[in-house]
Amino acid sequence: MEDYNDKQLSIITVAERLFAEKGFHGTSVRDIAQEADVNIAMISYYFGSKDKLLEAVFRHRMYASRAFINELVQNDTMAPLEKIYSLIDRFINKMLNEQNFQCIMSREQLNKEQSPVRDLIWQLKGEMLGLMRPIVTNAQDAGTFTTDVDVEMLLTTLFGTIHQTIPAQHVLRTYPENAHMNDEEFKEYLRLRLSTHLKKLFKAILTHEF
Amino acid sequence: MEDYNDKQLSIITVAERLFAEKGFHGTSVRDIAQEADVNIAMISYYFGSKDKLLEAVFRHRMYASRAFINELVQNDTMAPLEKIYSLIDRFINKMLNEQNFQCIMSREQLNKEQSPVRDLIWQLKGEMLGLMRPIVTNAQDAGTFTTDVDVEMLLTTLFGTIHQTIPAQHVLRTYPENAHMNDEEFKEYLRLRLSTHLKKLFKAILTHEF
DNA sequence: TTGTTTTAATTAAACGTTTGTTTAACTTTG
DNA sequence: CAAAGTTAAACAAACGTTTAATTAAAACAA
Repeated sequence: MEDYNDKQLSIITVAERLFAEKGFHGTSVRDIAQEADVNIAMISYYFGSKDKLLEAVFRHRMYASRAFINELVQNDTMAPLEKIYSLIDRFINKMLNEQNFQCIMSREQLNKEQSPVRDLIWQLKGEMLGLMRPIVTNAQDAGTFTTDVDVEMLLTTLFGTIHQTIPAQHVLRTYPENAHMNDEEFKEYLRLRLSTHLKKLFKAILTHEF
Repeated sequence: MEDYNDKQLSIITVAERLFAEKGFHGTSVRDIAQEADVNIAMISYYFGSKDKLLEAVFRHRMYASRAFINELVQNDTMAPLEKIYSLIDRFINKMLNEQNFQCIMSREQLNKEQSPVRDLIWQLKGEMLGLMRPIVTNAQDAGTFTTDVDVEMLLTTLFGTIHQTIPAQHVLRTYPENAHMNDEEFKEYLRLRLSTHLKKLFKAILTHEF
């Protein structure tokens, strides 16, 4: 698994970008072939079909997501809130670094009919929850965090806020006060704003006594 | 404006559902015509094109959204936090009652190329922000709310959390602990869970001293 | 009311493209 | 020489849209 040659990787990369920009059905295999500079037939030859190509795009990023989960620091000297902060920053970085993939996820999770891709999405979300829940519950048992918090909804808030911010970028970019920034500065500005907001939010609800 | 006959309304309603379920490009005009029980040509006849039909679906719901904004209670005897609570509940109700439209919004806001529909979305979001900001800033001036809160991001969190919850329903529904509920009970359970979570979240960040 | 004319609604069929996929011939590689 | 890679061309199916013919409704004059 995961041993793609240059041409295959080029197809996957271009497909990811186009699927993100115009949606799966809004992108034709001819679009992909042209931008990846390969013959149309190569897509079927390497991936079997357009649907299988989408699956390949997914599984490609999924490996990175699995790695992300596994390399979680098990540093027990860290305070619970610091762990949460670290988790938030890692989520933000990951999502801002793979915006195209996150766009596809946002789209595909809306499909009502079951599909391999849809199953993969919710499987991944379940794994992310398994990452966050023990941190919270351990801190709750230790009396550091408040007990009446819905961890599943908290993760939904984390994902939702970041996923909403991704498409909002193009609007924020047009604000006159952001006009002076170049792409790198703007990305950093966005990262900081998201990070600050989410950390405040999580600190408030996790440590605020009602 | 907004004076559609039964057949036109039927087309709009069916189109809204199918666009939400399978996406704009994933839905053919033949699908829509068949489910709405009209001839294919009637879609072009009434709306001009498939794109214009999507616009019609949008403008149709947009009127309701504008009405939603305007009928905001200007009750000044309400405490700021109560106003926020009321706003949250109204957002949740609105979004759960027009899930198909919210699905389409989630999808269409991801499109990178500018379009009339995309413009309408961000225009609407701006208006929602104009609804929430004065409540917060007034309470900040009065010393009731903390001052270091990013209102724009807070609205992003509100939208994002609800928008993430909509597709999550199908997964939640399969949980064994939710199997006993009928559709109405489940919808109420969802509404309550969202409401409780978001109110706690907003109260914590708006009143918690750092 | 009547018959007539104009407008709107509705239809099946056809339009020209574009779609995803396959074929069969060809080139490169090992 | 065999296997893998690559290509232009062709494939049938589906796409959004239009056409031309027909029916229904509305408007109007007698």
